[in-house]
Amino acid sequence: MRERERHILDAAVRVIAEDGVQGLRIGKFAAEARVSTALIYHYFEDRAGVLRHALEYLDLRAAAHIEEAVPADLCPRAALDRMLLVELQSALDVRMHCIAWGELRASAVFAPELRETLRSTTGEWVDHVADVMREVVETAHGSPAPDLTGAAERLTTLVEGLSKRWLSGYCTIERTRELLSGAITAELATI
Amino acid sequence: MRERERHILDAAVRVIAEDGVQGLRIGKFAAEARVSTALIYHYFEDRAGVLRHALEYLDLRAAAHIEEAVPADLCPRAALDRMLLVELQSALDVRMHCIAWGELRASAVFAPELRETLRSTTGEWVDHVADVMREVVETAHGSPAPDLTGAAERLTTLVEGLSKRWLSGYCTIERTRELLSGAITAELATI
DNA sequence: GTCTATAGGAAGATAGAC
DNA sequence: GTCTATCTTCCTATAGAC
Repeated sequence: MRERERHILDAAVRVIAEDGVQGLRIGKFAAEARVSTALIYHYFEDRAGVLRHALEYLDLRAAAHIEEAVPADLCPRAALDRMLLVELQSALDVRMHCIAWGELRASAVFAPELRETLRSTTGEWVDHVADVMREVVETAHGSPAPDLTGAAERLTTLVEGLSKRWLSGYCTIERTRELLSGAITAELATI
Repeated sequence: MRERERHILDAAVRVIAEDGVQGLRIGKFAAEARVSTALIYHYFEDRAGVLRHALEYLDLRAAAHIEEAVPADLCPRAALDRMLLVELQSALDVRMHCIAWGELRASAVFAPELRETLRSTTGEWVDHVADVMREVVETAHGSPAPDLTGAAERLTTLVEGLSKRWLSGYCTIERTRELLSGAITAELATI
């Protein structure tokens, strides 16, 4: 991916974070990227192409984001907290990313063509969380853990739900993070 | 509310469930309600008015929905299950309601004017769930329960998150319900 | 209250010069 | 690759008759 393309896709993510996927207007997007609308159509075939590329770009950044936030030498319990809490931060770029991810999820309700991307990304995230949970449990108990997919699905789903409540003004970021921490503890306690 | 208005608002909910809040087109909405666009503007001032009324109507129906699903003589544990699982059903009208509610939540990220309605409805729902949880705990333990607001917030949030995953094709309705049941059990176990 | 017809404007997409 | 200018379509909202 060229520098220019990344610059344009960053603008797309900003506009989506401001107006939503359905609210993305090519004109506003082009202005945000400081290029003409014609150039947008030169890079991406049409409006759907813009969304497709923007959401794939988001996907790429999400993986990098998690790896960056979780150093390899962290103990499993701390790593679990980190990887789940990393999306729930008030910093502007994290917040933007979070809004855009929520929009991707919401769009897939009406746009089946997005579902496959979403399914694989979500699946990888769930598996990753389940792996770390297994490490936590086996480190603590010293015995093999049962299947943790369900617990990992609940926790990752809770992250998505909490992010929407936070972003829609229902609770503060501190409260949101506190609720998630409580859920992690509750899930681990029942294993 | 007159019969005619309810009929029109039902059409609005159907269209929102099909295309989303931002995807609602007055023309399609009018056609769905089998009236002219002019009549839409006669009943609701403008497009924003349509959304406002549709979402308030949704709100009204949600409360009725829960009361209907939870008979007064049900034991607290069963009532808790019912009131949380009631939105997660594949029946077409429930599914529609669920999509529209998700859209309301998602819209509030970009439309601050919707947040107050959303906040009060959510708050009432959380309080209701917390009350029933208290009954469950006090029936089982025989001693006063601690504050359960956090647990109720997590469970209701999980319902919202799970509904989005279900509706976006990530998991089946059976799996979704199973995950929620698991979470209810986990939350109760840690009290 | 309800309709038909349409004004007026926004937005997606393209043509063609540089 | 990048722009300006514009075409066309679609959509909100209104005018005015019944």
